[in-house]
Amino acid sequence: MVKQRPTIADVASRAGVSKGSVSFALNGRPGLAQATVDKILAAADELGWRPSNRARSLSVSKAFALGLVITRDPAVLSSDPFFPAFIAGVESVLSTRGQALVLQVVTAGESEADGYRRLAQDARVDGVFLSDLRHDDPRIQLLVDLGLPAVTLNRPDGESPFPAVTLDDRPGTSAVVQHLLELGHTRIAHVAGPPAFVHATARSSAFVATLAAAGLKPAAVEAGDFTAAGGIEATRRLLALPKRPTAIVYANDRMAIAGLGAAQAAGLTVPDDLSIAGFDDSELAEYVHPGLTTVRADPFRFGEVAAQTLNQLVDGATEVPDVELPPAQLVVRRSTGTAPLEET
Amino acid sequence: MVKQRPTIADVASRAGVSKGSVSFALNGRPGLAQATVDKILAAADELGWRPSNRARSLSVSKAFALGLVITRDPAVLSSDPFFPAFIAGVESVLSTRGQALVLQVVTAGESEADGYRRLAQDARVDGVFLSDLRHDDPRIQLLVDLGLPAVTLNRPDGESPFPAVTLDDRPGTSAVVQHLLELGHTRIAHVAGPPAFVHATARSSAFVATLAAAGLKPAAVEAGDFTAAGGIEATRRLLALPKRPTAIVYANDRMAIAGLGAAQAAGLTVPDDLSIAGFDDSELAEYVHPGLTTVRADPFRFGEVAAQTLNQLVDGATEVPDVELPPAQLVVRRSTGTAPLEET
DNA sequence: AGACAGATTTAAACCGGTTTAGAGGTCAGT
DNA sequence: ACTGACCTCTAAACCGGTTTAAATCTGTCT
Repeated sequence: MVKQRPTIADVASRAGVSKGSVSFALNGRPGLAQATVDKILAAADELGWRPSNRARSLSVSKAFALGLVITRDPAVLSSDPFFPAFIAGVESVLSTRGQALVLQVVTAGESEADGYRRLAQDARVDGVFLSDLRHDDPRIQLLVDLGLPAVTLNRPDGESPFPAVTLDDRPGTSAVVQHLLELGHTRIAHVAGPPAFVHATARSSAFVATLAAAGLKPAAVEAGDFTAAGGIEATRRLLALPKRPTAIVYANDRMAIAGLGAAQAAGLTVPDDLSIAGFDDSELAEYVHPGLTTVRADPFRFGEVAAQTLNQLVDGATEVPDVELPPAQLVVRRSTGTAPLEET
Repeated sequence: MVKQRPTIADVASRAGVSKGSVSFALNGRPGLAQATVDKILAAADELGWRPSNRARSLSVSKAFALGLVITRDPAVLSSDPFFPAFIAGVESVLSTRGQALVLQVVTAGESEADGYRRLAQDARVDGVFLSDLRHDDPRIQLLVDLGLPAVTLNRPDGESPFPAVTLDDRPGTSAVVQHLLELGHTRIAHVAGPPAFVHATARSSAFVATLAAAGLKPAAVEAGDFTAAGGIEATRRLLALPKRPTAIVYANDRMAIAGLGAAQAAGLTVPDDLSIAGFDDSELAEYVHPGLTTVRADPFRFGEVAAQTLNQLVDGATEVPDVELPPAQLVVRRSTGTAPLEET
């Protein structure tokens, strides 16, 4: 006994008007007498009518959904604190507009481009979020070719026809370095993210620049990969240096927490022997021992703004301005302390 | 210059047949001459024709999508290692069938039921995954009322018309306890998840039962909430007991890692003074110091199987059997060690 | 040659909305 | 009373597929 949902035809016959009039009334189009509109709305209400997404999708050629492609590969997804909060922010906008969020997870075997192609070919979505932006990101051209509107998270370095929602990673990174300088550190190392990522190089160049402004050079810059395993390895290499750094700035919390473990496993005390800072302020950052000094952005807000921006585009706006979010804030905890005395 | 995708009518005229024949050929229906089928398929191929999801959705009344509702509230989402991998597993099945995964994130203001209602009313999906199953879960009746097929992750305790995909949490928990018993521990405490959740009570009852089988009683059972903050609090309470436990078994890794931090902050050495074990084997478990002894399940596989099972239902199967996944395996690392000598 | 069964194929309705062209009605101006 | 302008509303086409009823084409049998 499936309960049939009322269609627009049911509403029409109940209100004693034509289908077309009902459609006009429900969409608030002008050209109908107010009395008729009221009558139709009342009828729709009594019947509990809800528009059929499927029918609307077909006739107006819109999906009423936005898409997000995520690569699963290097467990990137698996404990990234960014996406869940970002997605929640996106949803907070979509749910008020009756839109849905379609997720495409690209598995190991295929290229990320396939994810976008699938979304485009199946016409599942009206636009997509372009996350984890890379330098000379080929996905931009791909999306242009596919005719799929997009919003980039961060600003691409090449030409891009899409609006960008950006959060400047540099002030946060600078604040961390500044904080360490004030604690007296001079041998500060960095564990960066993969240089292919825009946000990774933004962080590492801010790291270098801030040190340079203080007349210092990095003790070392190791390329990490944002994963805990990579963080461990990079940390081991840094700790094996002839002149061990007294502080390490990581490009994200996962690497930092793993690095913290590696340092402790090597017999070092944090922060007495080594100061450690992360980036993201993920949930565990506050609760590991010692609490991790890090930088806090607002991924939920990022999601909200990205969704709003993408929707402007989807709604047909021609010139959608970029949006700059407030930069991430330094959160000082116990993992950073005054520089140890030189042993020399 | 938007490139128009070819429609079934284009294919029909190119092949010199009617729309209906094309539809038959493309769906492999019998009743067409083989030569005609070949001709049509060739024409479709040359035109690069792809079916329109929207049109198909409307005419066959299916969404070709499955739904997942997630509550964002207690940061549950934010660093849960289960969902990302689970979702990846689901996607690995959906992508081969041209289905999409629609995510509904329920934000703080509304009830979880609203998420399912939205999916049902908008007819966005053909079925949903019911995760984080609770005792006497009201969502089961809701989904029955909404007429939305579902698969439950874990077996509900009441009557349920839906197939269940289960992963028995008890062997893993028992293995942890057994491991601690073999190390000589006798005062073992447990930090449980919220008792409303089926998997939380499964773990805590297995904990109690395994101890009982060895003639022991729990040193204490604290109710946690699966979050790091909750893990910290529960740990502090346990450490303040007159007879401090020598080992703590946590219902998930997040609480365990937070508890590890709390123990270290309290000046204890793990595992010399206190053994700690988690559940999930999340990415960081391996890399904190000391590495966390925990229990590893396979959420990716869980996702695959759940998607397959739900699809059987969606495809119209009447009797879909439950599926039992292989239980989680103990992973021994450094956070568990021999019980400290009694000080008395 | 005509009848008939069986195999192919087509035309048209249908899914539930949106949109356009035009029909019908009202009213003021002449 | 006639005309044109304006307002309100309807009929029908359309989006791109699926599906059903019926038409057409074979070939066989009498």
